[in-house]
Amino acid sequence: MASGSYSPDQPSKEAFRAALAASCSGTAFADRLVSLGRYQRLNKGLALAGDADHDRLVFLAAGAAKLVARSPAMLLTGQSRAGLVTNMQVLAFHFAGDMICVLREGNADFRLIALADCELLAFPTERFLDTAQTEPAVLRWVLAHNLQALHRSRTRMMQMGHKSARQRIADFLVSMAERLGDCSTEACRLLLPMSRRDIGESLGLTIETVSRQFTELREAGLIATEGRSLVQLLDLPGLVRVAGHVPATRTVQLI
Amino acid sequence: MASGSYSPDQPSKEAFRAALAASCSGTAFADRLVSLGRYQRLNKGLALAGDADHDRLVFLAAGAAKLVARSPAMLLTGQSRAGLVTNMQVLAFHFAGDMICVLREGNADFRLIALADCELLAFPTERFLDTAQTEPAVLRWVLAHNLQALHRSRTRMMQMGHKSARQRIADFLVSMAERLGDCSTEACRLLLPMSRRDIGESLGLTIETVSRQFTELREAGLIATEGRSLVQLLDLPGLVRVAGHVPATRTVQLI
DNA sequence: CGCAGTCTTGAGACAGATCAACTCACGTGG
DNA sequence: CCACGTGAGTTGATCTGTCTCAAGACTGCG
Repeated sequence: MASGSYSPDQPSKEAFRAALAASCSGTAFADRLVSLGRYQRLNKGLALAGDADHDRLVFLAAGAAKLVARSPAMLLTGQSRAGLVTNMQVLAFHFAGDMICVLREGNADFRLIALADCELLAFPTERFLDTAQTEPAVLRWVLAHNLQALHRSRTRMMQMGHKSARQRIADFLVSMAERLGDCSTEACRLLLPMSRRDIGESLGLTIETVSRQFTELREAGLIATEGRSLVQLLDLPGLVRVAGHVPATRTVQLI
Repeated sequence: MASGSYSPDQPSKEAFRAALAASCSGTAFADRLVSLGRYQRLNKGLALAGDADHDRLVFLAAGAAKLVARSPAMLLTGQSRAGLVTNMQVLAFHFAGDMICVLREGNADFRLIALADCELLAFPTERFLDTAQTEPAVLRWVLAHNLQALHRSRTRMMQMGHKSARQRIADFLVSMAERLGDCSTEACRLLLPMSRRDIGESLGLTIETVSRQFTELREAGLIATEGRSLVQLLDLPGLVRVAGHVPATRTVQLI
């Protein structure tokens, strides 16, 4: 903090200011908010240390992460070999620029786990909001992010409700393409930071089923895969069609 | 609005002020917010008219409602006998005092449908927030409601991910008991405003499966039913145990 | 190069969906 | 007030998609 020493957290704080500035002005104010946050690097595979007492807002400046939860029932077993035994539920994937709400460890405990090396700023929700009071645009910014998260969560719920494994995977790929946004209309390449297991746990499927669906989509010519994490979406409209298409029911033709 | 004419919307506006007052002071300000809202009665079974252009915040003053979505794929078929054909997804149930976020009709269209006769105040989100800017406590109140909704949505997602039909129904009953709150620790009576179909659509189960699970819970002595909508929870701890219990997997004993 | 962990593929089992009667609750009108 | 009919709910038989279990193949790291 003193004189000319190198400060690795600067780029992250800059990213935060930039994201904030997009929706509200006042750079001096942004500095005050930034000072509330704690900069943190989070290497691939590691979890953000939990907090039993306070909700936290986490700004993901760089990298990719998953928000997971494990239900209390599993906790009984998890003492020793937690990693292998517990079946987690992935609640959401997050990427650079996201503002994430990590609730305090209550009934279920939520954790943010890095899928790739991350840089983030963690704020205690209460204090952040207290400070933001004076600049309502910031509150709206947080609210907007929350609405977004709610919307995604609900869309996901719709999937889990009525959709088949095939549809879920197709929909997952389409929505990842939208969020990572490195493709326009033509064949686009996705570098998925999450494992098959993560995908399965986010969609309520087993790893085997995920794998089978990838294979079948490949055989149908809708996607191509290369290595573990590279997926090419060869036919985006086709995937959209598969994703939305009603299963095998004869719901379809009734005039 | 003029002199002494009876104004049926008064009690609802009163309820709104009360809810607002719980988290922030300033009654004069509450009046200004109230004036933005449109009072509306919504009879059982009817849907709140959709809005293609604006998100809306809806304060449910009295009654019970479900927030549903139907995926765009179904819309193709729904022209004529929409009610019977489309399989909807119930995203959430809401009760008196809830502040609900109804997103504009975009890809999927969301609708708020009354389960019982409702009284509500509908606000255009943008204008509501614009006005609320000056009173940040209100923004926080909305944010808090949103966080609550997000949390519930995610908890629900966890269910849909890994839980069996039995667990989902038990969990549903427990959470309804919590929200309707008309029981302490002993046997409590729930008057469910929603049909078996609604329950099924919210949990991702068919109506038949819901029915079977109710029967089995009854035979297990955990609940008692009377008529269509009255359910007695005879053994709340038992239901909690069933709801959280890991299925048949041998995830359990590994020291 | 070899090892560990991820991913793929196959065979069998089971929970829940689907289809098809049937029964019952509840509001209506005689 | 009770018979009646309609839609909600229940129950049973069967079918199917996904999970489970069990090998095997491939990636990517040390």
